[in-house]
Amino acid sequence: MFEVLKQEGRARRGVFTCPHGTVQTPVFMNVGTQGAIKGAVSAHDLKKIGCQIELSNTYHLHLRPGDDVVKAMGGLHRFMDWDGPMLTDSGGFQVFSLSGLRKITEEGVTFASHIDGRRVFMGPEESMRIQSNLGSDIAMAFDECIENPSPRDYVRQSCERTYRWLERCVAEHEKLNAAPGCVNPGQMLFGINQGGTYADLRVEHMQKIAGLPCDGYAIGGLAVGEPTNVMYEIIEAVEPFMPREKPRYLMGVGTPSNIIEAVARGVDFFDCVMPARNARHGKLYTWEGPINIKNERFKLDERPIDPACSCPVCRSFSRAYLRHLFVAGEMLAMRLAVLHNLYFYNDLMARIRTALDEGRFEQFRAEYSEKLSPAGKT
RNA sequence: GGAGGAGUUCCCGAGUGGCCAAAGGGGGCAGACUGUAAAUCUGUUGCGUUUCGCUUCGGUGGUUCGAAUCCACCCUCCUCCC
Repeated sequence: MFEVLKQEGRARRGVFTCPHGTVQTPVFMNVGTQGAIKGAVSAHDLKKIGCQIELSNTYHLHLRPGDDVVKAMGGLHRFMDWDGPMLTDSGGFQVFSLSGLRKITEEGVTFASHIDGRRVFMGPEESMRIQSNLGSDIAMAFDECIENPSPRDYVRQSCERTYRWLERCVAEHEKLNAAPGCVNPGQMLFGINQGGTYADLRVEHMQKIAGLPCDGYAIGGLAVGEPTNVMYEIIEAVEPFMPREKPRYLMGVGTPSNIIEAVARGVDFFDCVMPARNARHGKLYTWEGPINIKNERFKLDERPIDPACSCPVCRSFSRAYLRHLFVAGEMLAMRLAVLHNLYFYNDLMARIRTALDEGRFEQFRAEYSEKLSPAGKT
C-alpha cells in the first residue's frame, strides 16, 4: 500500500506499507546483496544507521547458499535477522553485469555461474519462485537490464520480451503467494520499465506494464553507460506515465546529486551500491562534498569525517584514525566507512523528506544538488 | 692478518659496453567506482623550459665515440679461515 502525503512540483513525499513495516519515502534502500552489507555490516547495524528497507539479490542467494536453504531457515528475514521491510532484486541486473557469462532466450537466461561455471537457468518463473522462498516484501520482476547505448532494434525487441516476462512474473507470483507454506504471502511485485535511451520506447513500454497489476513500478536500465543528463531526460519522459498512486523506484541510482534530481522528477525509491563500495575504497561523503580519506592531507586531521554528521563513527573517531585504518589495511576501516556512508545516504533521504514536509524541497535541491557530488574541499 | 662475496633510483631487487632515467615487486602519491564476479581497478613515483635537455647506479680517477656495466685505488658491509 502506498500513499502520497505531499507533493512539491513532481517531487513526492509518501508512505509505503508492506508486511514487515512502513517505509517513509523518498527512501534509499541499503544494499545487502548476499544477505549482508559488504564491509562487515550486519542487519543489526542497519538499525543504528537509519536504514528503513534492505535489499538483497535473487541470483546471488540462489547460487549461495541456495534459496531452498534460506527457506528452510525460515526465510531471509530470519536468516539474516532483519525484521524490517526488504526488497529482492530479480537477477535482471546480472543479465547486464554478467553479460559475458549468460545467454538469453525467450524462456529466460542461462548463466554460467560466476562462482564455478555451472549452468544456472533463470526465467520469470524461477526468479519469482526464488524470491518467494526468500520471503522478501517486494519482489522485482525478472527483466533484461540493457546496457547503454544499445541499438534501437535490439532495445525494442528486448523490451517486448521483458514485457512478456512480466506477464509471466505476475501470473507466477500470484500463484506462489496463494500456495500453502509460502514464506511471505503478502509479498508484493514491482514491474520494471526498460527502453534504453529511447524515450518513445520507454513510454510505450511503461504504458504497457502499467496495465498489469503491479504494486509498484521501477525504472531500470539507467546509469548503465549513458550520460547523466540523458538519464534525467528519460526519467522526465517516463514519469508522467507511471501510475501516480503507486511507488516509483529508480533502480541502482545513484550519487547524492542523482537522487536529489530524481526525487525532483517524481521518484520515491532508490538503491545503489555506490555508498558502500565507495566507503570500502575510502571515498566518504560529507555535507561539503565527498573526500578521499586515504589522502595524505588527513594524516593529522582531528576532525570527524563530517563535523555536520551525527553518525556513530563521526561521534567517536577522527579522520586521522580512519586514514590510518585504511592505510594499514584494517577491516575496521571498511566497516566504519560503510556505516558512515550509509548513515549519510539515509540521512540525506531524511533531510529530503523533511524538506518536502516543510515545502522547501526546491530550496534544499538548490543548496545541495551540485555541492554533494563534485570533489569536496573539506 | 688471509680467502671469497656484495654495494643500483624511498625499500627490496633485475640489469655485465650503446635499444638504461634503469625490469619486477613493495612502499608512497593520486584517480575511478551508480538494481555488487569489486577490501577492486587505473595512473603516477630523479629534475627541468618535457617528441628534448640535465643529473643519477658506494667514492675518486681511468679506458672507450659511448660506462650502472671494463680497469686502478679507496670506503663500507657479509661469509669463511688463522
